[in-house]
Amino acid sequence: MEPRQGAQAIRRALAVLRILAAGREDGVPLAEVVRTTGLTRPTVHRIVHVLIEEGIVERHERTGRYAIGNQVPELALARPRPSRLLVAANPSLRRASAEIGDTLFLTVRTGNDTLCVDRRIGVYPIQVLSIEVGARRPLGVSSAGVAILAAMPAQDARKIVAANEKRFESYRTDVATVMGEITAARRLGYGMREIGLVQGTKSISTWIKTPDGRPAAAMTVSAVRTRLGPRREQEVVEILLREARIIEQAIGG
Amino acid sequence: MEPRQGAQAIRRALAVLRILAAGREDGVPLAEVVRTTGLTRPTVHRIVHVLIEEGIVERHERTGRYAIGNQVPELALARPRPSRLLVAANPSLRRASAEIGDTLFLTVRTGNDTLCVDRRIGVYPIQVLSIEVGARRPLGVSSAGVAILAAMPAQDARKIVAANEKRFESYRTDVATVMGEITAARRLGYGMREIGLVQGTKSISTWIKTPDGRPAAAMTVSAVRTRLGPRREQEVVEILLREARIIEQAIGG
DNA sequence: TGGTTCTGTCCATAATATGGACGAGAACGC
DNA sequence: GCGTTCTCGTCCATATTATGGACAGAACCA
Repeated sequence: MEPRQGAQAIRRALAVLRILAAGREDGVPLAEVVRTTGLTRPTVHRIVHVLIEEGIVERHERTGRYAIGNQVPELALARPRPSRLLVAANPSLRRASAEIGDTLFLTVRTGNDTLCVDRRIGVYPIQVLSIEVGARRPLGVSSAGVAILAAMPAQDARKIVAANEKRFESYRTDVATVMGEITAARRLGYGMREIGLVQGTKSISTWIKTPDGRPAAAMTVSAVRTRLGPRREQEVVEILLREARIIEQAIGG
Repeated sequence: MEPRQGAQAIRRALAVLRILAAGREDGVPLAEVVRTTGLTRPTVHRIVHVLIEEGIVERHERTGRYAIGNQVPELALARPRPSRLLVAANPSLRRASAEIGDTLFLTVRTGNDTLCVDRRIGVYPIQVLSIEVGARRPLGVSSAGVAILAAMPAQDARKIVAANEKRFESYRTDVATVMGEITAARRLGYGMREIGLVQGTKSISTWIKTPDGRPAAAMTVSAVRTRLGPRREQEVVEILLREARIIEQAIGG
């Protein structure tokens, strides 16, 4: 089904857009888009500037970086506002946040990326707030990404990891490391990162599957490492697994 | 500046997307996309199906219609949430809504369309709720569109109206009628439609300009016609004009 | 100065997107 | 049943379109 052809340019433009999306408000310099997409510079340059003319991309005056433009949220308004998943996960996130007290994230898979779609701040005075709603990362560099990859067929996971290879460098990881973490997550039943993306933090993620068995999202707890010793890790995992199953029920029915 | 070339396919794909956006959740049949874009059917078909593979477009199982897909709001998350305009307009909308009591809309221009970005329901028991946030129409068919067109240089307005010609049919209007309404709005200082898009309703719109003098948005009151006689029309217009100037100050500074 | 980065542009070329033509399926009338 | 009129989907020869190697400028650093 996949290889429908006759639209190379459109696919490339979308690839560029997804990279720009990862740069959020600040955007991304042209050279980085070139590096991560593997396209040539003239091609990326042309695509980006056409998208600017169309209002889909903006360029920051000061920095020269390219970012997702105004018209993307405008197009997004065509869809009904809160997604099924967000609605279904809402009570679970509230409950788990109250019980655990550390920051909770809800992350979905979109293509080869993870995308944070919800965040709940807990009551404990030290909170890990590095990830914001809208944050986008290559699948594999966060515990949420590892969890999602672990929940899909090994072959699919390997393909995605391979596709993200170029982008791993900037997160100081590589294909072998990520594949190891995925295997570990499969054995444990959840994703874990002793060294979070921020120094001194630790993250635990459970996956959430759609009725057809494919991972749709991950629920993550991030905290300073000292707060997540082996004992507490088990407690947190139990809560996350319980709520993940509840969310699966909610999106299934 | 405009005619940067080497990306026909990308521009076409975006044109298709904008038509699909006008279809909101329900989407649009292929034939209508063909008609309104002026592209050939094979081309539209190919574009739409590539966009489906990429997750940018979805197809409704039952109806076969095409609609904006999941990934568009996901890309939109890359931008900071509430726009400057929405923030700036918020107090004005609240004030005007309280004073007037009928439904208020905030509408922006996006390309050749109007897009409803905010709506406030008033206290009066009969409210005109035909337009929802996200609703998208060709510039010219609503009072908001007429107001925005009236506030821009005549030449630009004419170009946009001409570009929308094909789409006017489904709204039972035409280029000549719209141009007439624009002239009337210029004279009055605000946009007005005795016959709203819904039978028996009437709408009044004032334009909101950016510091550089170009219209950025319109503020609209819609009500059943009997509630907007000449006397009350003047009252409403005064409030709308006052708040429009306040919003202009807020986005200017 | 030369050595890095970065961004932008040209244009001959090949690969890509195009659209006319054909076909299938569904809904309607008779 | 059979024609008519819609819709959507696919093929493939064609030329239009997107491509990317090569060149160039700008900014920064040593």
